[in-house]
Amino acid sequence: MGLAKTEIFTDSQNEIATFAKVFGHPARVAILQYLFELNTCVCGDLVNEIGLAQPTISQHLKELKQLGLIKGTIEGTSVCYCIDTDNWAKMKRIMNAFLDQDLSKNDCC
Amino acid sequence: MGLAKTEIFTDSQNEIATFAKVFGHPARVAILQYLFELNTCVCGDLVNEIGLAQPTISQHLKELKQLGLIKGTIEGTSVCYCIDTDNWAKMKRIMNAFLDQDLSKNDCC
DNA sequence: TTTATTCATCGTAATATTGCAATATAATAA
DNA sequence: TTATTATATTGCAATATTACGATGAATAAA
Repeated sequence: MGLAKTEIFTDSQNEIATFAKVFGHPARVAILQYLFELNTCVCGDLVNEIGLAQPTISQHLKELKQLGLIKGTIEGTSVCYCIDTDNWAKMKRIMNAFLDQDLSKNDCC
Repeated sequence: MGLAKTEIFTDSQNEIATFAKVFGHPARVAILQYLFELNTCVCGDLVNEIGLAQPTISQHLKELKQLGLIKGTIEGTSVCYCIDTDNWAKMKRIMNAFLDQDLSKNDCC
């Protein structure tokens, strides 16, 4: 089917999966790491930095933007993309709550 | 194409994406949360707990096992699945290094 | 041995994802 | 106005993912 049955899971579970999914492609990981390194940046830099075609980068940027993790401001003919620090912090709290589950009582096997 | 160009990214970027990808489905999030809650568990419990067919759960468990995040020990006709705490801790370090990137210098927009 | 029980695997249909060429759009420069 | 530059969108081919029925394999119970 290729279609996840999201309706049978909690909002929290779906939210974690949605954030994780966007990190589930190395191009988006690379884009985010590059944005963290720089203060200023444009899409064109990313096309040169990462070896993917311009439409492909644009598509990955769109997905990151839809989740609110990055924001883009138009500057002339180019677009300045950067991390949305507030939303990044919110996402981090959600992901950490999932990753930091208690390991101590897990000793059955 | 549906095929990620992993060869143009670093091992670290691919590793992060691989871990993130496995968390990118709510069923696998739900399975892991359930395994964290319990000390003992079998696949059958998961089929009842989560509303997916037994082959589907088995498939998701396989993906988690391939990444080393869970391990399963055969107990008679059933299988006891649980978190692999060592590998979970390793994964957490890798994901946290990615999530905890420095936000302070990011102030261009 | 026969019969359940439990889980894994196979095969397959439906849908999603990835990547890019071609093209559109929008702002600036000449 | 007419380029030029930078990014977005469209359309599509190749591949991946999700879900599940059918079936297989292994153990336990009768």
